[in-house]
Amino acid sequence: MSRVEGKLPGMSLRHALLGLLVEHPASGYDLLKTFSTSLANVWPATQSQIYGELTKLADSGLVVVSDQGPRGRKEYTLTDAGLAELRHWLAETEPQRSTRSEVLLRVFFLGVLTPEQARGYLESLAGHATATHAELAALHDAVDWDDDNLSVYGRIALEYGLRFTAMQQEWAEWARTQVRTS
Amino acid sequence: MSRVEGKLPGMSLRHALLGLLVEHPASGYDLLKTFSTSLANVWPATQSQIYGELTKLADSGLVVVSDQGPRGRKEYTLTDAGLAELRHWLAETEPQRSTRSEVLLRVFFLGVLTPEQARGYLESLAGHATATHAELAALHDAVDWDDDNLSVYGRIALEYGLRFTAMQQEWAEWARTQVRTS
DNA sequence: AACTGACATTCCAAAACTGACATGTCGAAA
DNA sequence: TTTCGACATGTCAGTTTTGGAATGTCAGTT
Repeated sequence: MSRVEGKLPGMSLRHALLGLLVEHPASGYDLLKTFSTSLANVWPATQSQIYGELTKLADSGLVVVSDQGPRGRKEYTLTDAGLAELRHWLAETEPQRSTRSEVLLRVFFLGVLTPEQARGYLESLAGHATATHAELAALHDAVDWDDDNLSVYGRIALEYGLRFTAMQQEWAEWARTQVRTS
Repeated sequence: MSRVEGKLPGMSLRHALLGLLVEHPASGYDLLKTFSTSLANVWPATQSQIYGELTKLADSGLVVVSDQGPRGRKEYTLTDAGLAELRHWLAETEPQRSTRSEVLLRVFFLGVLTPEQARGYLESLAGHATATHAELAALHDAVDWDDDNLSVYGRIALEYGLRFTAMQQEWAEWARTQVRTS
């Protein structure tokens, strides 16, 4: 009788950290900055979460403190066990596909507002989507993409953002026309 | 000096329940079914969460138990205070725009897998998107849409799902071509 | 020499969420 | 009449997530 491994949900932060450490060792502070920039729109994480998870990761041997720097800085390096765990997560576990969208949830209830207010909400959505799209486009132009792994998959992820925000903007503008005037 | 109202994050479940009760009174069991069907892809919630929140909502006077049915069934009705709170949330608070996507997070780290595995992941993503799109399209055809609020905004939300899954499928197929062979 | 801002970590309270477990009722079919 | 599935709610321990407080170091400027 095989013992099925219990499904641990929400292990994503853990694996995000392992994934970032694949490229090169980094401190909690370094990782925090990565989370607040490139991963901000994919998997936001706070400082307390990151430092806490790093400690757990070190306890379970998936990373090690490979160096100590100036201000109590601890540099973490991925171990073989950590890389194996990351591969296992990517190749052998199913992603959580459902995401919650507060933006969309609100749409369901727009009927309790006046049509003016509802259109205002949808317009503001379109505006935010346009702005985000522009930011991503600027980022796309600023980065010089070569063909290493980081570049290939970074570009793929960015393209997702571009397509997503474009879709959102078009949808919000269409939706606005569906709300009857006054 | 104006005292800024503290930002209360994650009040969404609360407002989702209020929103559903706008249409007609319902029991926890009824709401649970709604969450596992029409809201499943927008704001998933578990039974314990729903019953717990309903009790809190009743305690704070945003809903009342308007009827008791057969099996201890309690029917909740929205109060004026509840409707006011819902309108406040919709019209005067900013939605949390960032969502986390485990699917996209994994894309960032696909470089640690073989190109075959990476392409497999993207193919599976495209397949899921296609399947979900078909489900939503079937749902769209099955419902008869009149022009009340529920229909207008329900259709808008469904259209979002349709566009989103279409975009995801196209993106995943494009992404697959970007991963170099072997 | 004092100041400032970026660097860097630890700890904590509270809220939200998950995944059970526990309990029981009612209607219909076998 | 027993059984079964749908109805219906309550509770709880454990984990995740949030948001912030507390603490301190180092480098460069004033």
